[in-house]
Amino acid sequence: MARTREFDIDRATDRAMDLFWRRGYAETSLQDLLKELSIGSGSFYAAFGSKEQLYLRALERYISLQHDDLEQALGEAPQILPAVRKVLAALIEADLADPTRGCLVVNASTQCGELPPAADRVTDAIRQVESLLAGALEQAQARGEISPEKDPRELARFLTTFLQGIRIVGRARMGREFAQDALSAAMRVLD
Amino acid sequence: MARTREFDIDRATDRAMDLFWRRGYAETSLQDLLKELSIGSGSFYAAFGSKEQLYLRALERYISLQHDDLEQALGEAPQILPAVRKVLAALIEADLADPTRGCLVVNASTQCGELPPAADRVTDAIRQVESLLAGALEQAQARGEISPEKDPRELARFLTTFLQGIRIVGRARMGREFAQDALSAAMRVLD
DNA sequence: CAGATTATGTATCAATCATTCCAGAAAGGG
DNA sequence: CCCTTTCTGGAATGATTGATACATAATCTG
Repeated sequence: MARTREFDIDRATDRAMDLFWRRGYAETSLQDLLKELSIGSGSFYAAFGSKEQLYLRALERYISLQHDDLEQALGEAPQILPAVRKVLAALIEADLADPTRGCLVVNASTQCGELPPAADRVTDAIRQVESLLAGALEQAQARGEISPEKDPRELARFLTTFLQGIRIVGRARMGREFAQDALSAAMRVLD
Repeated sequence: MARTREFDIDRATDRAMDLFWRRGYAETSLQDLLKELSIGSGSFYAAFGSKEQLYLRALERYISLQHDDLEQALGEAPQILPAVRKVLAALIEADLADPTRGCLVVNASTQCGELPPAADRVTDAIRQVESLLAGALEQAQARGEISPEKDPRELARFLTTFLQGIRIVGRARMGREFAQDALSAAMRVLD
């Protein structure tokens, strides 16, 4: 029928995600993308439509990965408190390992004022995090791990907000001690 | 001696700060700045040197204003807990009033990967917030408003991190209820 | 193998980017 | 009033932006 594509779109999307993640939307030029993906502009526009559309696709991919990670971390754990602490501690370590990345969703929230669909997607992604946490906290409360007087949704909203803060101080290179102190204090809200 | 400048540099810096704040560094073009400041490019480069230098100057200005506001809010208040709550509640309202702004420091932390001096300034500004909070909390602890078992620095780091999170969820348009729930939960760390 | 169809890469596009240049205008000192 | 100095604003600057045109190459169907 026709010539077959010489590169894998999903793999290319992942590489583009990584580049947008590190460099930001505006600072990533089309030439940067073409070099990173090792394709020509013809192939690029045939496959992705535009830089904007690829960014949205990469954001989608990131949100999906992040969602799965969180779902698994909360689902597998026998107890909610250690699980939440572990998730946040892992984010702290990730930011320490590479402060140039941070969180693509957080980055998008401040980088995409002129890109409405990205802003909408960010709002939705944060709501997803809230929802996952609220569900896990509710189950934990039913198991007696959390005081029945607490409101799981309120706690989830708190943790979601704190999580965003962790990504910012991580990107701002405040250091491990700073972030871990903040985390230790934050965990006290849950007991 | 020579011709006098027809515009006020400080006033122009404030207007530029506002523009960078709303639109971000990359999305604010020189033409945008020239129009906003109502000056020609000759005057611009004579007064500010470059777009990058003006951005750093605007960032400096923002940090200074933010620092003074926080210092005053914490200094004037008779009690630390209502003061902290008030500061955070005011940020929530500010983000609701104009979600396109957020916090210039937070924005800079994700928008200026290629601008090292800005990144350094961001780190320092967050340390300043930590320091102001830690000082106020220590004094409050001496006055008996906070349990002597608590570590003021840890609390300050927690609040600083949470504060960054508030700015993110504010920019992400999560809504008043969401942010206020998060705040209510966060305040429990302090008692 | 012929033909239809799609991918590929190069050349090119107009638009915009930050910056520089420069001729003229304003202002104070002599 | 003249001279020096600085400011002003618009016209270039070359570089880079995202995107397109197009000729060629590859692949599958028949």
